[in-house]
Amino acid sequence: MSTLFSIGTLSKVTGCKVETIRYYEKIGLMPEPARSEGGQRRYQPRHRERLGFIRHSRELGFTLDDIRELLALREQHGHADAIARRHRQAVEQRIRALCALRDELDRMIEACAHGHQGECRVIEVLSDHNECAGEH
Amino acid sequence: MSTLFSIGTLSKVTGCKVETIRYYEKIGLMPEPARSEGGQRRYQPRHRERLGFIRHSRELGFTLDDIRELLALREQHGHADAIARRHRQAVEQRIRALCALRDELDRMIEACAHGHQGECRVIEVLSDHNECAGEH
DNA sequence: TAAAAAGCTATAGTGACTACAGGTTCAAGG
DNA sequence: CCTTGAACCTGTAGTCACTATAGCTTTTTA
Repeated sequence: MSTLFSIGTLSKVTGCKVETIRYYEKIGLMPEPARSEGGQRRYQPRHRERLGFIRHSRELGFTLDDIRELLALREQHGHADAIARRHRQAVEQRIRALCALRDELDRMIEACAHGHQGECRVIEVLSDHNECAGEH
Repeated sequence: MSTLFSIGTLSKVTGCKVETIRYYEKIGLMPEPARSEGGQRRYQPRHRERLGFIRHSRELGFTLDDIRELLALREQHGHADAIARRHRQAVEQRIRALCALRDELDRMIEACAHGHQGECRVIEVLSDHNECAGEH
């Protein structure tokens, strides 16, 4: 027996900070584990698994609310592709916005480089919204 | 005289919410404007300009701390391209991360679509980090 | 002049943690 | 067995950039 491990060990094996694990417990994302006689948390492999799932989902950019849903679906062997698709949509949009932003920053930096006698036009561009090409 | 305008008007012309304007004042990003006899804020064109600058910078993804720096540079006619370059770098990185994420979501969704008899593999993929191609 | 709209302050909430203070428990070395 | 230091505990406050609410007062409009 005794496959039990401490919060520090769980932290190491999952790469999730100790404080974050306690936070997940507080908000009900992780179940309350058993405690040692002295009151310290003692985890089982199932906790490791669940936290791995949460962490991986977070890496993929799902919100904690999404993850709550995903965890519920997991328990009921439900279909999660709707959530994944919705999330994919959001990610795509964010990429497009960031690309537009990058292009505008490039234009700013370019304008600076070609300013005569080392003048920097970044400030000017920021001051005048009309100088932007973007759709924001 | 009296080019003075209320916070609501400033909000309309800049597209920045009233609460946000008051917030910017509280954190020292916007100067305290004059007040009417009854104590309401009365703004001048220079406030409009400054808030426009802040708003445009925010749209480009600069943090409020960046903007504080940019505003200081503007006052001293300094060169802001270093900040812009640094920010561009960060944006580029974020784009790359999101593209990797999008690709992985695609793989997940694909795996779901081709699961036999409508099985959804999204949950499985989320459960098992080894199934990921990404470098995260 | 009265009612509606806009403004005021102060405080709390958001998401997803992170950091701290001040104490307790555990594991390893002597 | 005992001591020491690392790890753990709870509870609270801070982060970023706002947003929302409550309960007022002032200004504008009909």
